[in-house]
Amino acid sequence: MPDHDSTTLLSRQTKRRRVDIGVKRTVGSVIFTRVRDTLFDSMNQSHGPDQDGDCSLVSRSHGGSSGDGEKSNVLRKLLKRTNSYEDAIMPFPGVTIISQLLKNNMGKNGGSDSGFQGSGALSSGGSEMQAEDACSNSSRDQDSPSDCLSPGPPLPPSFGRPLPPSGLNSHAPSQALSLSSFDLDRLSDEHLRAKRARVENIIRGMSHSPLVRPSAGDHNQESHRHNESSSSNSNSSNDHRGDGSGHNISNHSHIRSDCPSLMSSPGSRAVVVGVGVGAGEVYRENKRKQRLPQQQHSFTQLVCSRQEQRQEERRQLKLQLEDMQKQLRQLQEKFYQIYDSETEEEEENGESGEADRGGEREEDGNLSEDSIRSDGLEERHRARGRHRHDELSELDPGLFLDRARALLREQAMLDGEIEEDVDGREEEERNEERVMKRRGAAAGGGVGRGGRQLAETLKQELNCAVSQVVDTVVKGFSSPKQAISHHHGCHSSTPAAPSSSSNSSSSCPPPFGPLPSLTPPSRFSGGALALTLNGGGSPTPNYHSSNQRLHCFGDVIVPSPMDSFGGLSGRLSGVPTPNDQTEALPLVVRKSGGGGGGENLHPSLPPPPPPPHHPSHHPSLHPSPLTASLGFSPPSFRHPFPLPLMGYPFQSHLGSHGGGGGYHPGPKDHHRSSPDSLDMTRETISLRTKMASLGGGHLSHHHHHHHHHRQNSPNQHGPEGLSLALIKSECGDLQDIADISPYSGSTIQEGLSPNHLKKAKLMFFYARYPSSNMLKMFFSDVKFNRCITSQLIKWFSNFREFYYIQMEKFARQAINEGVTAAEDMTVGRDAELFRALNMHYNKANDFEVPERFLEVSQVTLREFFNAIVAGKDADPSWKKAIYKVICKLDGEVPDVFKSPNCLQELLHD
DNA sequence: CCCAAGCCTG
DNA sequence: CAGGCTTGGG
Repeated sequence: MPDHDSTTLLSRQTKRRRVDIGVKRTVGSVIFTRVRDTLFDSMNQSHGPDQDGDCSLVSRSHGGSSGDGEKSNVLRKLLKRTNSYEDAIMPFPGVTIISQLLKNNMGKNGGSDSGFQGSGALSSGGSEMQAEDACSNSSRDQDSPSDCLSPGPPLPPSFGRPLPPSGLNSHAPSQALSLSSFDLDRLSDEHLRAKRARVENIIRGMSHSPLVRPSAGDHNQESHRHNESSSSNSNSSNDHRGDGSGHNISNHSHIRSDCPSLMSSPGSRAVVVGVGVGAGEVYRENKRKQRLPQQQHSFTQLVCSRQEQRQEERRQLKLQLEDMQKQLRQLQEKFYQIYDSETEEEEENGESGEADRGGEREEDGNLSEDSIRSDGLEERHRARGRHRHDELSELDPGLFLDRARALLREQAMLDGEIEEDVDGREEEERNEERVMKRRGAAAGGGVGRGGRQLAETLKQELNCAVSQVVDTVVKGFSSPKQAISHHHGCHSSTPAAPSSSSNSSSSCPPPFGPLPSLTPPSRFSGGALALTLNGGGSPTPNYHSSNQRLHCFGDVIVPSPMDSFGGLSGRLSGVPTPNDQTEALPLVVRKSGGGGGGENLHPSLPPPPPPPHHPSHHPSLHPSPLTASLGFSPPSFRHPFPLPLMGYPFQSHLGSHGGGGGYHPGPKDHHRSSPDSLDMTRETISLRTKMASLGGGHLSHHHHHHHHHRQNSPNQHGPEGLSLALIKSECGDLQDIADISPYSGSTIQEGLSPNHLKKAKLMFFYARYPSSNMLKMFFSDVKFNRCITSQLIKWFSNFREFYYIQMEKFARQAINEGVTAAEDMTVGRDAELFRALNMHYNKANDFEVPERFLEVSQVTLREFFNAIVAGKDADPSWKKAIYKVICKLDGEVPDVFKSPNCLQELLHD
């Protein structure tokens, strides 16, 4: 009984006071933290040092648990991708590959990991949502954390069949192969076809197994997907069990793979398995494990065949890659050749810059040499590749593309069409760029006549080639639906995006998804942008794609105003529309006509500027929602993450990071199903996600150049913040919100920063009793939920508290000093009272306190004085009368405060 | 019952 | 400044 009582009480309290909730949760928080640490440790261990903190869930889970070993060594070598890369690729072939191609170089430069996460997240999106639901359900049934961890497969009904909706899931190897083969076809090579045929045969042979479908022949995505899922599963699980074993398993794994980000278990395979199974059927982990071996036995043959197939596929892929590389090289060489000739011309003409080019030229010379004889190109390429192994030898698709890109760009430069639109991609192709730039410079100077023509021709050729390649690849990877016919513009980047976005958006509710989302943009941005170059030159396409991808978590990452406001704010907290009178306007009696009372009482005081309290500004109108959205990722609950979490750095020019941290699995994500129960899984995952986001994922801030809204800097909050957020996430009935918008939690800023506090204090000079609507309007860069609202209200409550305390204090002091008439008291800027107040609300004294505030202060002081003199202070609630008076004196807060950047503006004035 | 305000405390 | 607790309005 006692327990029961306590529990009841607890819950009751929780319900009653959202504020209080935090406390209760605190206990849990510790636990969570521990868990988190543990998980992290395990994750780190499993993943190894090589992971640069980007913690892609995907990579972890795969890398750690699935030995990978044989998996795709070939592929890996071919692609020269990092471990994480490799791992990641499996789950989301389409996206991954493309991205790989596009940004392979990026990886070399270091930030590649994040990209995968992103893709993972994206792809996982759809399933995640389901998974989460399932998880919640399952969690109830089963206490075991593992169950929880695994976002159980949501689709009990569709158990045995592939989920069409989640189109994302295409699993790598097979699909990649098929795709690549496709490319090859297009690209030419007959021998490849032959190989492909073989593969197809194999696949057909395998088709016996329910899972395996003869997809190889047709390039139908769906069929591929199925195959992939099975194959990928087996790969990841390291045991090449036949897929035929069970639809169940395959499906599960499929799902799981889709949402690696969600549950990337720290690498324990058991966990992974559990995850996959966990959902619908409530299968037990153990059972599953047992089952696996059996399956293996029965399908040994199948497995073998599969392996063989895979190898074949790898070979094919390899061949394809080589092919593509060759082509690219050819183009490149042609290009070089042209330019070399041009350069020579220049030199001949006595152009300057010879010294610089000297080194370059040699290299170029080599290239051109090779290029001249296309026949021997392949050989030469290889040889050369070895020399410059870092790039070419590896058959790095990304490099390939990059080069092509560079070439194109150069071309564009020649034509004078190019600009520096390609942000952030510079790094990717440093080497190339250097050369290119020099060339470009040189060429630019001397080009002119014939060179122009050549350039034109070359440009066209390059464009076509590149576009073709890209298209092919993209096509292969993207689902058939999203017919990718971007041939024209060479906007190859776009194609991929839609697919992911559509998928993710449709069904993805990745509670934890948000994190991964961060990466995708970055990853794509790099590649996408680069490709875009020649097309229109404007990064826009890329951006869009990113947005689309992120769509799912869009709120979080994508700084699009629409998302921020319309999507989340609107729904969640209700945008401060004029009508939105959600909150109680307690003292704030905005009496419409009856200002009389107040005026009468204080004739001396100029009638408060008609308190147009409800400016009815829509946040959406807000100038820079983007900024706002980018900012914080702090937890929204007031208790836990008060100041510490808040990223001070409005101004931190984290530039690149700008969007990065932004996500949080907001509180809503969790506890919707199990508020009280410790949802280890979710918590953990969220934490991980958050961590990951913190560590690695950054948007590919294409924009960082232009938007310097440095309002918020997310990444400030350390893990602590995260944990806190998770813990306290409960905060009231956010569940509802969560249900509405799963990832919403991560939207705009989820927390109030010190700067917000400062702003609030300054606002206090104008309004002592701001309505919550007003607060919403003026803190439009914050995602308003109850907690935030409460916190803001609390802030003002505290401000008032201090204010009134001072008033009373000085009133009494005056009385003690013998003041007899309230009118004798005045409050000027030099008054003690004012200084005290200014000290608290405007400590730095960098803000000019409005005159109005002095007046109000004076009125307040006199009110207190009179009340005290009248002996009203005997009444316990004697102050309330004063409050009522004062609340009417609120003035209008300048619109400047509505800007997220108002602090800067205000303080600089 | 929910919510906001207010008071008190740390 | 935030948490806890209480009160009062809706």
